[in-house]
Amino acid sequence: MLDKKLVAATSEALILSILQEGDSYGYEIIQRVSALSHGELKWNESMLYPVLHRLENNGMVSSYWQASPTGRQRKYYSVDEDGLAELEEKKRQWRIADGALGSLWGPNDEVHVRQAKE
Amino acid sequence: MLDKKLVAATSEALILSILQEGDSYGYEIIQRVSALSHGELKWNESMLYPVLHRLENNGMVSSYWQASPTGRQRKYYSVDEDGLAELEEKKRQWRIADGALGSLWGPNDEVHVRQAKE
DNA sequence: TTGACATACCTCACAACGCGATGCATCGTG
DNA sequence: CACGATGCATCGCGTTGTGAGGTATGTCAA
Repeated sequence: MLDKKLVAATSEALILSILQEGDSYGYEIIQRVSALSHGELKWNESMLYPVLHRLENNGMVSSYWQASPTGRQRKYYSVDEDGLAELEEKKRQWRIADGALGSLWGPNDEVHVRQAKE
Repeated sequence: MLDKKLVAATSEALILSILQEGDSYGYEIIQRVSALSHGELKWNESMLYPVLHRLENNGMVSSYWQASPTGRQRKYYSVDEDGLAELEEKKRQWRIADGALGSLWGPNDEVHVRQAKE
């Protein structure tokens, strides 16, 4: 399992990225994340739903109910414009953090070298 | 400024990595982090010291007082064996998270190819 | 029919943690 | 002497993951 804090730091970015590929709903997102991390990230509903609601309250995503082929009701989410902007900002921040760690870890062979200044 | 959650997720790994390069003390660590992130991470003492104390209580690092050339007392920290093991674990987790995000963001070859921001 | 299990949504209570505010002390410099 | 830089530390607030709990519907085999 991943550390709690790392989960917190990646949850919104993961959700927004997944929704960017197409609308989805809670249960599916959980499984998608599990697959993406090769089973290392096991999200549970009690962390996902609050995040989803928070994103919605902040205008990052919108939701709508729609029935699945089996008849079950699902609450689908889609990214809004603000959500996409937020995602870009999160990507930027992730790269900064990754760069800082990378410069301490790797023998920075061609990878993290770029002095991305401008 | 980086998001609070991302700060939380990287603080211990950054500290352990910095200490791995040589013993250091609070004030210096804060500046080192700022430099590593090109000024994007502005840690303050009220987040660093609790983390340092936590790491010490958990047996990850040890501390000792030593006077600086100017005479001021400094509390130096050094990594313990458990701290190094913990660092390795944190590296592993970071790579998993980075891998998951990477597979959603970029073509995962070339590592984060900085696709020219148009 | 019954029971187990996957699917699908949600909330509450608790603990952990960043961080602004605050405090104390020393050193160098003008 | 005043002031900023250095150097350590704690308190209280708000945010957040998460175990535990709740509700409801679909499939499938016994």
